[in-house]
Amino acid sequence: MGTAQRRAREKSEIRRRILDAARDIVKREGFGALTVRKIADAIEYAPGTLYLYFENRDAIARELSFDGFRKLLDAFAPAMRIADPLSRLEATGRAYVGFGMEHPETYRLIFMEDPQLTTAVFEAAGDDPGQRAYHALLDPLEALKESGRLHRDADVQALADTFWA
Amino acid sequence: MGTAQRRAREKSEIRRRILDAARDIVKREGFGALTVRKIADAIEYAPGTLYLYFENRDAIARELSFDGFRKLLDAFAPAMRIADPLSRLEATGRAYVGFGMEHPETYRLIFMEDPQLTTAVFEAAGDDPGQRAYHALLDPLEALKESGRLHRDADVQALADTFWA
DNA sequence: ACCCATTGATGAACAACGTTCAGTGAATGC
DNA sequence: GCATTCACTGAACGTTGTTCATCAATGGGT
Repeated sequence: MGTAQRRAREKSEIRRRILDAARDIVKREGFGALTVRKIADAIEYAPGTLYLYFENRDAIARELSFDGFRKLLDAFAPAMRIADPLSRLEATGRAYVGFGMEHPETYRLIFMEDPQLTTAVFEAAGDDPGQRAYHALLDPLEALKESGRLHRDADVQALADTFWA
Repeated sequence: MGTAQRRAREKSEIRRRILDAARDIVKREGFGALTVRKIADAIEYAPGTLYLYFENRDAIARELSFDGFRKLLDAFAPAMRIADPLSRLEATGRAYVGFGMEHPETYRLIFMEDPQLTTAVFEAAGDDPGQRAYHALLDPLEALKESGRLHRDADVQALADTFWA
């Protein structure tokens, strides 16, 4: 009876442990040091076992990045409910900076360690968390532009990067 | 006598062939497929030989990226001589787009294939070509902002990314 | 209570990678 | 003509991601 449920619980439990171990490694040694064998070591499993839970190494990295974006999106949530575009932008920017201050490791994880994924966000189709977080910043700027309050040639993504740089 | 000069000439000739072969591979198969062995194959040398001309694989990739940025900077040059910030910005943006249209392979090479280097540009110290190209876009926007013609919260790097996305 | 099928985990093996280095053979300078 | 320098080789090392035959245990069906 309950065995199927227990199995499912164990399965996702191990997935979680894999991701936790992977996150640890990335935070400590950077994305480049994220190795299948190193993760396996950390959770005391054989390397091959990870492939029962993830398609490949990239799938793990992607999941890690998505988790980070989800966190970022959560941080944006309150700001995004503001109606006025200008205030919304300011609040979002503030949330952005705040997030960077409060979770520096996650911040690094998302934006500095795996550029492949960061740029993938800008091209990605669909509604992954990265895409949504990106639009959280983009959207109010475009609203401002359309309402004529921003110069027509003004650029939209720069705020984020200026803050961040 | 002249043998030393001939040697130097041959040496840089081979460097050039390595970079050409590398560029070909990146354009055809992407940065991920840029392999020391593949370059060596293309120029019909042994893998180890490349290490007589470059410190390592990354040095080759970096050089490739720098070359691309140099090209981009050349494309910016005329626009950057314009005094008025607004016109300068517009011309620079136009040059940027034009560059993307005219040299799509180089464009991809710089901005889409090796995100590691692309983001490195934003942090890099010193005056490498990438840094300078970046400032070519940033500078007029900041000038605009300071002169009060752009909204105080307006963002600076977004133009580039909007174009490019 | 037994058996067998399903399942999770293993770890050896493979191909490809970057990088190193003892050796080779030809060109160079005396 | 000889010794030395030089570019080059290619085998080798360690590490990577990934696969797969094998094993052990677990859990239902009889």
